[in-house]
Amino acid sequence: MSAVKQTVDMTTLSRRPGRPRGGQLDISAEAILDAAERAIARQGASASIDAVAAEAGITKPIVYARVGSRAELANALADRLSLRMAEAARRALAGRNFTRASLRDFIAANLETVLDHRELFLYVTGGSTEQTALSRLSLAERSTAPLTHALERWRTAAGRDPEVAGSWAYGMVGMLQMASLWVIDESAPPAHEVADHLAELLWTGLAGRPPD
Amino acid sequence: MSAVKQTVDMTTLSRRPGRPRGGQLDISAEAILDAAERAIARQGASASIDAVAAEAGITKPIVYARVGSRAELANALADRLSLRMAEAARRALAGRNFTRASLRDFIAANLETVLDHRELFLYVTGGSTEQTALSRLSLAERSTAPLTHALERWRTAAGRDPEVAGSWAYGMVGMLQMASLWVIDESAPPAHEVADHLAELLWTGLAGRPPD
DNA sequence: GCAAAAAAGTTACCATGAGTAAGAAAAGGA
DNA sequence: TCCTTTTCTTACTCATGGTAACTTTTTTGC
Repeated sequence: MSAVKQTVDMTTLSRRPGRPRGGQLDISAEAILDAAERAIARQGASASIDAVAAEAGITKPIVYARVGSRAELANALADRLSLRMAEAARRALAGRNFTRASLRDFIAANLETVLDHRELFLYVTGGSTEQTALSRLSLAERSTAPLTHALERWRTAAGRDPEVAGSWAYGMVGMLQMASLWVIDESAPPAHEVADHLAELLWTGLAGRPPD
Repeated sequence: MSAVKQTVDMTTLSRRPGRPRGGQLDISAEAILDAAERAIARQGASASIDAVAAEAGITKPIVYARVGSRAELANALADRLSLRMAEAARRALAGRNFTRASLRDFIAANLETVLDHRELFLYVTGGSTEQTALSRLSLAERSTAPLTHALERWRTAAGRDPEVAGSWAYGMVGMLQMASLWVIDESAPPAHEVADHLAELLWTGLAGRPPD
């Protein structure tokens, strides 16, 4: 080890290891999630943790320190995605009554949001084997929880049994996820058509009579 | 195809490498899939290819030669699982008309089948990131394809637009998959209740009127 | 003021698992 | 008999999630 201080300036490109000057790195968990979204959008759903770290300009252990394991990263990204979906749905429904048309627009808003975040959706819904079950379910729960409550209120107000709300919420979210996958894969009709079909199914049901 | 076959020689537990005595190993792709199911049932959805090979009494490259990559293995297992689900559904519906009660039993039969093959379902639906999209979709297609045709016939017979069949099939399969995940996770009500709720949703729809 | 402790990074590593290349023994044909 | 082909096993490579070890700066106690 040289006793003489190094005069070469390595500041910008590659510092030697050690605590950074000026205290803590100014990179928050949110900034890492931003970087993760960019990395996933560019490299696809198979982007690695290293790729995320590189995109954020840091290294892997920092990702673990700030965000956690890969599953927790996917979880945090799922939060963001479902927030965006809820926001899009809110915009689509703003101030309207709950009708078949608004149900169709709710579904369409969800499908469009997924189309806008193709790879992110695949990253978030496509965990890796073992803990995927809980992971996929916890993603779903971000949507089912509020939906369950809404359905419970709606059923109660209509004087009907609210017990069905949970099953309906999980069922509808599963329906939306599969439809998203289908639409993303480009083997499906345009999103707005799929939305219209599903709205018919959910609104009037299989046994529904023609709308006259 | 060799004329001479032998059963797996379990006597020599650790043979040196080389061509086995007596021609080709008598282990078919089907036998490997059987072993894969056993390994997955025992070790869970995270069972490795090595574990599958060990369960079959062979080694990894044979799995690749007979069945293919992990994705193809999952695909073949998905075939088996959807066959079993279709069979259970057929038994539940045998000779009955299409009513809300038979729809409920159809859903229940599917949920019960998944419950009977918990880890296999997770293995098959939980691919790993990248090609998961196509994988999950191709699993779904095993169910959606016949369902689409059935719905098309049904709608046509009822004098209604059959265009909705594709969307409805994907939607219903997605609904079933998510409900299965929920039921598997044991945070859901009993399967028969969930089946009844979903049947109500699908049969009469959100806007459905009380059954008097 | 200054040495020791704490903090906060990076590098280098480990473990696992998918997929493949290389090598060994038996079978078959000249 | 000997060379070629077949068909396996062993042994490897490579990618990736996750962690340990090490290095530098800051902070704190005396």
